[in-house]
Amino acid sequence: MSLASIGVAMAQKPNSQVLDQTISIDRASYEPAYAQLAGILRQSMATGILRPGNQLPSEAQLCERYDVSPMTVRRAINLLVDQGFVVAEQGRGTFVKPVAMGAATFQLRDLQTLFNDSEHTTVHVLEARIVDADERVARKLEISSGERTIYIRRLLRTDGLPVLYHREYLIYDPLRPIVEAELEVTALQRLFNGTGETILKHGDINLEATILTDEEAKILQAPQPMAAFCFEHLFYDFDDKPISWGWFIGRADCLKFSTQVGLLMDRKERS
Amino acid sequence: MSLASIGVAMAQKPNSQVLDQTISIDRASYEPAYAQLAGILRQSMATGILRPGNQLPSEAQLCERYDVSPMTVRRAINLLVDQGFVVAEQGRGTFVKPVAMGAATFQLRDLQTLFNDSEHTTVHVLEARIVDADERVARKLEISSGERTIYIRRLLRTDGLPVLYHREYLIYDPLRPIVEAELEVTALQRLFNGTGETILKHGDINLEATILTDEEAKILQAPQPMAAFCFEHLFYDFDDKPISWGWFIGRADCLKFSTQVGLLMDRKERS
DNA sequence: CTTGAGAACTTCCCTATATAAGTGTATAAT
DNA sequence: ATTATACACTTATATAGGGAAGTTCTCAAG
Repeated sequence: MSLASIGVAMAQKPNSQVLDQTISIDRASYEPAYAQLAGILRQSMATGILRPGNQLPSEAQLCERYDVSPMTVRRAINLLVDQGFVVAEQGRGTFVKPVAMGAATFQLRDLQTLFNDSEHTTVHVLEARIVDADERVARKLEISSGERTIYIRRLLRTDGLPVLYHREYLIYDPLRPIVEAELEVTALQRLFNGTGETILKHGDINLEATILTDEEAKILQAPQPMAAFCFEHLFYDFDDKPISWGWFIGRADCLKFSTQVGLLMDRKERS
Repeated sequence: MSLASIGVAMAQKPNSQVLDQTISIDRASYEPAYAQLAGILRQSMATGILRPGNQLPSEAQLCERYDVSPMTVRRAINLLVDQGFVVAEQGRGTFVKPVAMGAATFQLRDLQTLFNDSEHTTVHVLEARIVDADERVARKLEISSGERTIYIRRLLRTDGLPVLYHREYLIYDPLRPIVEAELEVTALQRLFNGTGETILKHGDINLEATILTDEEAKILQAPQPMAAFCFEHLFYDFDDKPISWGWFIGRADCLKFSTQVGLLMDRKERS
């Protein structure tokens, strides 16, 4: 404990090595100055010149060293703060964050590629009919038990192989008759990448791990027993009324989520 | 198609309702002007005054309406861009993004709470010994087959109930003898929330769904068959050499990941 | 009537500078 | 010895203005 704190105290002193580097800002480059500076600082962290717990050179020091205005330094540091690499404390300094496994985030975007290349992906509607809501569905969609809902079952295939099984209950709206075309690819595509007109305001999504039921295994052509990912989703419109509740189910051996923590050097600059 | 594009075209005209509101920036407030402005714009989106596809008022308009400088408006909009609510296109305008399910991110942070309240959480080391690396381990840790590694098996309990089973292979470093205390709670705590001194630079994490093996089910006191989440992790030091490879396995009925897409009104302002 | 080039305009983007506010330390008074 | 104060140093916020990129309109040539 005491040893560790001494180590940190030593490391907290501003490291001037970053300033002694010969590289500087290329004013002719298309890459803005603040982005270049952020890159230099990230490079310093990646190479170990700046380590977790270390204090970055002060804004004034960076201004003088790289001959840019304080506002430019400010943006560069804000960028790193937003990206979660450093923390800035007013009156104290800016420090490099340690990597934490808890900071890992898994993006559903990985699945999105599946929907986008319509070359290999096809959507087949297995079933689409109007059903009366049972108590479970009614509670989720905040309607009365027995009211009409649209029940849809879809199967997504890539190169003919089934990958995702989708079941969904939709609010039945007499003013908005179901267009047959809506049931095909487009609806799911729009749901995922948000293209086109949308009436969704927000949604809740749960990720669970399950074992395929007999029906699911049969539809997904999977041997049993087979582990699976299940994405439960509940979407709301602009009046905060639920309009859709359903699940995506996919075989675990076809789906995998990867992520990285710490420093990625090919980060897109934006702020 | 043509109908939809007409609808979008109409909606794309700058919506002046945002400007006609009576509310304005409170200069006496502790909340900075840019954050207030960002809040006002988000509120407009949440209430439906600004809808997906709509164009925000131009920066100049916002300047005049709320009597702030261009740079302040700039920061507010940058904030919304970073948070993924709007997209800015140079020369065209800034537009409200539609909600996309693909934008959903699941945070491992939810697990972190488990490690933090040491009141109810205990870590028990089931096994810790030095083993020779087999080919699979050697390839992952980028060492020669047969080299020494530290193999650790841990069990995490909350309120006495087993929730996570952890297996890990560590590079054996003669210079860094294994302290018994390191094997207990602290090591995992630091791994997750990044407190204290760390030698980790970055790591890759995979999330998979599996079915518990006999051994795992027995240790986690789970009935069979039981679905489970599996987090495979591979960590690197500052020389980009692997130092640790392992898995966390947890019962699916004890773990669930939730997230939201679209507008959350209690967002922390920062930039 | 159609088409293409160019100017004018609107839009977001970037930098420079000044001022405020918080933190820690050294110093002086009690 | 303890407390209060002044100062140096940090990040945070705001203002002003110039520049770059895209869109739209105009107008002349084919």
